[in-house]
Amino acid sequence: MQTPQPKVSFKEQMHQAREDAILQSTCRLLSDKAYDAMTMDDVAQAVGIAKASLYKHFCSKEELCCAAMVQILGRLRTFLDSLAPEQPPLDKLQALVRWSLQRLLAHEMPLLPSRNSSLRAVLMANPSYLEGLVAVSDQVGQWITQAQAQGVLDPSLPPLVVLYTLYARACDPVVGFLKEGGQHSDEEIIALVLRTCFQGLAAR
Amino acid sequence: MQTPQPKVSFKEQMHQAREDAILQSTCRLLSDKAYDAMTMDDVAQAVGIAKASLYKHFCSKEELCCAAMVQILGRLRTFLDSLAPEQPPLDKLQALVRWSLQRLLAHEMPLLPSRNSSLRAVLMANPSYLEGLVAVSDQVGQWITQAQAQGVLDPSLPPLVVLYTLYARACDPVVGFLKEGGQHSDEEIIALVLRTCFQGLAAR
DNA sequence: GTCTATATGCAGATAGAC
DNA sequence: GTCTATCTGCATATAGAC
Repeated sequence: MQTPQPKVSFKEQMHQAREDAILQSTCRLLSDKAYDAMTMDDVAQAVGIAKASLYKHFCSKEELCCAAMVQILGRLRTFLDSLAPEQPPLDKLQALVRWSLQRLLAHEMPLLPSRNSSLRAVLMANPSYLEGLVAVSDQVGQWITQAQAQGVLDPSLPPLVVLYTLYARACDPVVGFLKEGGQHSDEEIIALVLRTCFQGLAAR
Repeated sequence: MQTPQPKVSFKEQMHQAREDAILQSTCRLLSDKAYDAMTMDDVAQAVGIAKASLYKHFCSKEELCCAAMVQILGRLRTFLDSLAPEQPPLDKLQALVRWSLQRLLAHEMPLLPSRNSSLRAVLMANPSYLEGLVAVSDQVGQWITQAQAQGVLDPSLPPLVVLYTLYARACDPVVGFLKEGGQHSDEEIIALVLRTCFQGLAAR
């Protein structure tokens, strides 16, 4: 008898699966429209449940979107942890941006909160999100200083500037522009954006 | 008697001045919050007039915001036209980004419509805005190909990628992040963002 | 053209049956 | 927990006096 609470566990699993579906739909919607423009009706319709049911899982729109962003952040941390320790730090930084761009192209990640997003204020007031953000920033910050010490990343740039730049490029709107143009494959777009980010526009 | 219609002209001037004030307030507000989050009440309060008066000048929120963006675009074109013809094209491109970043820091320019902004759809349906955007893009496109021909701008990058990247950097959220940090002056921030844009993050 | 007051519609959130 | 139906508030836009 190795199933002490089979029924409870099953229900919990269903519950969790439903919540994951809600979060996934939320992420998709947030990647297409701004936080203010996304409605709870949109989410309910995308998931295929009634709006009231949504509120049984998440007590407010703010909480729902925070949870979605926290989930994304968790996936990012999992990815960062999966990188081989012996990999050069610069490669890890590029892998970080590449991962984000892939999510962006797959419509799995909201274009992140720049200053004029009301979602940003909500997130910055959310302890779970902040905690995750700090953890990622610490990790990435280490790689930045290591890459600078190796001389492969411009050592004259303040690490914080590099960090912010990486975050900004991780949701670079150029990706969307190029995708709309339809001239390039997803992989080409990622390669181009990575190149402009790390090599710059000027000739070398 | 060189004043044929003095009274009409004066009234027109007042009218124009009032509209300019409205547009300026709109730009300021749009630089702080997203299109969807900005309300006509915000604008009315910022200008110091009643909301109904606003609708005497602009018949809808969409039209108002379009007019604000068209105004910005006009100023950009004026600036671009003012650049000395003998200036190297790469310098002109940098001047373009610098000008935008200055506006951004002065809260005079909305963080531009990336894909997830509902304002973007509105703008793309507006002939005046599109016309201005095409004119600027043609001008900038010429400079890009010239700079590539001179070998100072990476010739292996598709010109459209460079163009989109310049547009994206012109409202780089990194500016806001660094400004919030309070560690750098406005000029330092501009210099840093320009450097990451043209020189990249990797060491040279 | 400017105002106060109001109409209209929509979105966040809730009530209550099942 | 899920649903339908509803409450509430707010934002766009308008009416109508001055």
